[in-house]
Amino acid sequence: MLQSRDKKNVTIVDIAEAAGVSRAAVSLVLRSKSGVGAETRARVQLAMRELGYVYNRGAANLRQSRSSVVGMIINDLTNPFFAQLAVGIDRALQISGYMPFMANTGESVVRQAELIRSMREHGAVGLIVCPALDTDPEELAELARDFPLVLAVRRIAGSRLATAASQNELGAAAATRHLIGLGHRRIAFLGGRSSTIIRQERVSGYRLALEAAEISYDPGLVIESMPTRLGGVDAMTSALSASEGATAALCFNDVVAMGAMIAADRHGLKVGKDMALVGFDDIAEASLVSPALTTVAVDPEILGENAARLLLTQIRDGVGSVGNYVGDARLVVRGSCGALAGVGGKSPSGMKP
Amino acid sequence: MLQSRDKKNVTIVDIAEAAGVSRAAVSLVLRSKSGVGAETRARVQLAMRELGYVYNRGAANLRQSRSSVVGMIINDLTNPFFAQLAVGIDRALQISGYMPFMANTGESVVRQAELIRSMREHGAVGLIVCPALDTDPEELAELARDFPLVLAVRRIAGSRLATAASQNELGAAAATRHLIGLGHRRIAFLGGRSSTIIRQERVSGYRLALEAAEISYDPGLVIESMPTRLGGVDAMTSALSASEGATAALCFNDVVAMGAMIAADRHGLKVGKDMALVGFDDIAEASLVSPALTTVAVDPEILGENAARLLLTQIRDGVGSVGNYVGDARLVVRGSCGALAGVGGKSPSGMKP
DNA sequence: TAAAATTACTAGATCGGTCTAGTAAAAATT
DNA sequence: AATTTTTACTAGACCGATCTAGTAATTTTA
Repeated sequence: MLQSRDKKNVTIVDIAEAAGVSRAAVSLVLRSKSGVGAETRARVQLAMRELGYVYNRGAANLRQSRSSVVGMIINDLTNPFFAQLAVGIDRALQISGYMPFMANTGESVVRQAELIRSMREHGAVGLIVCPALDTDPEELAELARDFPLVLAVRRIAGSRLATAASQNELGAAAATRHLIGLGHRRIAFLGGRSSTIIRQERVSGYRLALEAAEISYDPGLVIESMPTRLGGVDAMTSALSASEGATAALCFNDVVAMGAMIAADRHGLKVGKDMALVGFDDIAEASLVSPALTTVAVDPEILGENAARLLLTQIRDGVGSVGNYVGDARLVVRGSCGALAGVGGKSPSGMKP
Repeated sequence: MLQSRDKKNVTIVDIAEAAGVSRAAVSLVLRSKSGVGAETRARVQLAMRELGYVYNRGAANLRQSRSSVVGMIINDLTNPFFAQLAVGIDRALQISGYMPFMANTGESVVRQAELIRSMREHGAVGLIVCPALDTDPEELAELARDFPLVLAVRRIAGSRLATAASQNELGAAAATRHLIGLGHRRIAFLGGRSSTIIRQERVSGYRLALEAAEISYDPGLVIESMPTRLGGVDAMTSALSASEGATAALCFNDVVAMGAMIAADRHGLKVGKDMALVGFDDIAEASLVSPALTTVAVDPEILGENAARLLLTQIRDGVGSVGNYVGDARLVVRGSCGALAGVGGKSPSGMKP
């Protein structure tokens, strides 16, 4: 499992010896501090280059009991939305001088716990987590009591942890209103796990919009699934096999919507004509699928930036300061909802590269 | 930039004190080694829980001069192909008992150099790198002389570094032959950076197939761009504004192909009818776009597994053993090449969720 | 020209673990 | 019962940096 380096490492002692100075002097050169003459500095730097010296940050961190490492734990990097979010967080943390390390849980709570532990053991000073499904809220709340922790995208029940998320309820309501405006009365909500707050928020927005239009909320039209493409296939498949079919569906997110499109296609239904579909997230691929996906756009970059900002505040001012960020979510109308039916459900202008 | 923990950390000394034993005994409990009585062990574990002890892996690694951290440095996580690859590598390394830390360069060589340095400084025992564009081959070769390093997907000029890549030439040749078989004579090659070996291999396969069919290779039809969606838009745009238009195009990869589809659409061309398009990679989205993308499939999971395998070999047996892996690449025919024109360029059966 | 301040450096303690070499008591063997 | 082995435990060195407190030489100030 573990592997030791065969040759002894080159350390500060070797450099000191080669340059004919003390370890302390080498250390000063390493950190470009004053107190070493130009000539000595040059000799030390030469020795470092010649011996192939690699700074041991672990040793330095140990002595200083501090580090600049922060962790990012992402639930599903194969979902383009989370990949983009991760890149956004990464950039923001990097700009602030931190060293972000990323890891993927693949929605496994066991792996997630392992990763959180490991990141702390490696001296991370803070963590941004997109929690895996079925994450124990108490566990994270416990951790956050004395450790800088920020949730991204997915809120967690009960505890008031710092979170960067979106206007899920408003976004879902807007999407639903749009479908109602197009004349749909039997609108399904497809996909996502009902135990997650994020889905509860989206379903709530969906329900509010329905009831505002005096359409009764039918639990039979709200179908649970994994928040993945495959989950989308499943959800749409069971929606289509239900007795009284829906004519439209709001999907939990874009990858679910894409799965739903596959399933609809398999049933011979033309999305945008026989079935109106709306997604959530507006991933880059949304404008490329056919018909282009009407969706609720969320900016993952900005979400990431704000998650980073919340974390930095906690790191600097202590874990008492739990801020929050709610990013907005606005409807982007493309072909899949049928609104552009006149042009055949295809909207070249709606494409974004 | 840096932040120290305000309260003094709970260390092994605190646990030892609380449990009334020596540090060495606590260390034995931590590593579940024999030599401590059951009763003592329990007392130590209780103390750890009560004081909220966090193991300091940095300190342990320092003493042992070894670690189980390996780094993965990825050029572009927003490209679903690389995201999937990253997840594959991650899983394989994890199974082997290593702790993979991931980072994204966003195609910046500067950031890449920073990351490589930082990962080494943090004690990574090996690195898997998908090199950024314009990576200096000499720099990596130099590093690999005494450090376990594996390249994934993108080969590097000159040096013989351990690499896990695909049959780029064969794949591109098969795709080109397929287009020729459909009657195309003016076939463009769109996108990718000509300085990369991976593109040279794909262009070479393309060229070989053309010449085998006695179609002369026209450099004017080979268009360079960034290997991104936006690059695809650019490449297709300039291809279409060229004097003698192409009727078909092999794209450097799937995201380029998707960009090309956007550009074709903007020019009023129907992909699969007015213009045949083939991609490379077969990302999950390829079967969802419209028309579904004919592409050369590469399995990122298997590629990732093999990259991990190559790295582990080097870590265990030393950097002398530079293995290689070449994964196969097979053509998947869908609608975008026009082969299924009879059904309107749409191929429900070709979809994979 | 003597005293004070600055500069260039260093010895040795320290961070939080692990490891080696050892001790004392209990258990197993002769 | 005497000897060997095993078990349970510990003191102190050590990993590779940083930091504190100090010294000797040089420069500035009085």
